[in-house]
Amino acid sequence: MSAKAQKKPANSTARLRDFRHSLPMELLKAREAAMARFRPLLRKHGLTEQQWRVLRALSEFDSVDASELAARSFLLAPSLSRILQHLESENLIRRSYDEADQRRLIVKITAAGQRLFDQVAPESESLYNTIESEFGAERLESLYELLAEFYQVLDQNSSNTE
Amino acid sequence: MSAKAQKKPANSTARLRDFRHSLPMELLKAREAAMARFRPLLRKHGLTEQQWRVLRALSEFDSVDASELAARSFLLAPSLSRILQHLESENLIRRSYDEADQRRLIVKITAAGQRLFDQVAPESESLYNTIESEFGAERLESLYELLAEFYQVLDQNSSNTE
DNA sequence: TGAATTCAATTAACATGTTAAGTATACTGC
DNA sequence: GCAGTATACTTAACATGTTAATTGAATTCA
Repeated sequence: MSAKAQKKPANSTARLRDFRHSLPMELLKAREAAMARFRPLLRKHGLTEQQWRVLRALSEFDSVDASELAARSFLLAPSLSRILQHLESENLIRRSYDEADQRRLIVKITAAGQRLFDQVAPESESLYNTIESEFGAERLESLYELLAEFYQVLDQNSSNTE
Repeated sequence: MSAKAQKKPANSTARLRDFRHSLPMELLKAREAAMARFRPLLRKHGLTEQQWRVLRALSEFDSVDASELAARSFLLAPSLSRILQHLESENLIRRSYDEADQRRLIVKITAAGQRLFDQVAPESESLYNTIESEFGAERLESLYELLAEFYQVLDQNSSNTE
């Protein structure tokens, strides 16, 4: 008999709800299933998921400051700081400081960055459409709604927790 | 006028669907909203989210091999490898090799690890119940179902992609 | 049985996540 | 106008995510 997992007797420990119902992990699994579809494409173009989020946010604007960019790409400041340095070293973006407020970092996408974006975007869109047709547009829409409601509810009630 | 984000004219670039509909990011945001509730508790006990996932998986079993543990805690092998070294250095788990197959790593939770788990679990459960009551049990159940369906659909169709 | 292959886990290298500390600029009130 | 504070970003330190390479053990099969 081989060394497979051996279940404990149920009374030996305080039990949690079924491990299936770990919400953060279920969200993680769903996210990973989706990312597994996109990662090969991004990788092919030498981009990480986060770098792509930044380019995508930048492609919509002529000029954004770092705080705004962090919010839009849902990255923490330290991560964004490193990513921007990297992207600038590859000439995909340009950094400068706001004349009126030298604390603020202004970020712009370069022509090369825009070209890369224009190249990746349609392929990304295509993968997205595949997912949508596999899972079903209605169910996907329901999922979006539930997710949005979920983090709105949780964010709202967490400001006054401390 | 200050340097806020300046929207580009819409025809200057290939447009993606609205950035709101970036599925991986929406999943990430929901997950982050949930984790923000649990992280302070785990941190108070000196645990990361991933370390907690491992302890939680181990608390259900007398003995698991590393591959099984990786699947249950949804961690990649390299991450798990580092985490197990860390947890063993803190005497929360014990590692050994399977006699019948020396390649396999057998992992067991220690008494101290079990005590820590028993201490954190009820508090974690309590936070979970708070989330459930804020968001609503039915909506939460719907979310679980959609998430499960989502990654099942995507995982199934991705095996035969290459 | 022994070379080739497969398998399980680790190590390596680089990128990001997370929290805390640091740095420089801007603001505030006196 | 200057001390104190707040703001925006960066650095630092450590843990994990991700892919590739490596190591050692088991298996296959000629």
